[in-house]
Amino acid sequence: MVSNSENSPNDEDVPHEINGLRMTRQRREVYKSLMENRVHPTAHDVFLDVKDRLPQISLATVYNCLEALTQHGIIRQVHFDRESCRYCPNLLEHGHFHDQATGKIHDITFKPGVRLEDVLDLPPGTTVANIELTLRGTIAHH
Amino acid sequence: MVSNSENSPNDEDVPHEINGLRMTRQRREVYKSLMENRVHPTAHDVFLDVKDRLPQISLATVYNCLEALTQHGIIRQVHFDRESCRYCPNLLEHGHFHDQATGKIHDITFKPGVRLEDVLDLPPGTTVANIELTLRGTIAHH
DNA sequence: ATAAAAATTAGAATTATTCTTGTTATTTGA
DNA sequence: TCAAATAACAAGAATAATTCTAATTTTTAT
Repeated sequence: MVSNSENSPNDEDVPHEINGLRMTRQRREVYKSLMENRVHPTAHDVFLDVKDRLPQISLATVYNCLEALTQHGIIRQVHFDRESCRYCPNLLEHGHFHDQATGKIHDITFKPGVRLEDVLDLPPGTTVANIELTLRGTIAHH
Repeated sequence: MVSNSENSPNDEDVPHEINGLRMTRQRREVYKSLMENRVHPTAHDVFLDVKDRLPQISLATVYNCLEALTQHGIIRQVHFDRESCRYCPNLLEHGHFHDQATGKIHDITFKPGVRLEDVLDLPPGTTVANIELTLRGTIAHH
């Protein structure tokens, strides 16, 4: 069993707590993995990556960490149809474009000054907790 | 085994072919179910509904029909996180609002004159094949 | 009418995710 | 500081939506 006891000094680049969520060794590595490879990985992708540093981590723990980070508003889930969930540490309001040719996912921002809720016809009294905007298509390279 | 042979006259309210897709008895009933109960049902919901009229229909067939209708641009899929796929016969550009209090799903339109692609900062050369906009939240009733 | 193609059915298989149980780590407070 | 309580973790089983397979039925084309 691998030591999970004291945080080592070089973990100091992620604080001990974010948004009230205790940053354990596993959560820290999961979060760092997302921050460092901004490729919208699946839970399994994160699992494989983090395993290099915490060889004993389980996939269930990666799911737990991703869920905890999501619940505390530290990261976001991204969905394309019913494919595996992907995760994104970019908290700014944005959408995602799935390039059908390359499989890559790009963050899509709004034109300056545009807020999505301003262009939608929402029923009166609506409080929006969460927005997800996903597009699919291709990008022509001249 | 139930007769699947000749279409009866009262099936005439849906044409024999839509967008190049042959309207078989099963596809017709699946499509009619979606058109008549615009509640964004899951495949299983549709299965239960259509079963009243075609008692021998299988869930796999409902999935096949929904997929065929989707591929031919006759209906659309709607996704909320990784919940069961839902289906929508409204082909106008619109989003979906999931009311977390009631569980109901409402179509969300854009304010007049707004086209989603106009307010997004898309990379040059982008061709968008498909857009999905899903929101979650609550609606306050005064 | 017959052969070929397409659609359907039932049930098995797949797969992402969640759950359960036992263990380990961390926090609390005497 | 130490013991109890709480939280997090690991491993593998369970779940559930969807897809696949193989056999049958229906439709189309000849």
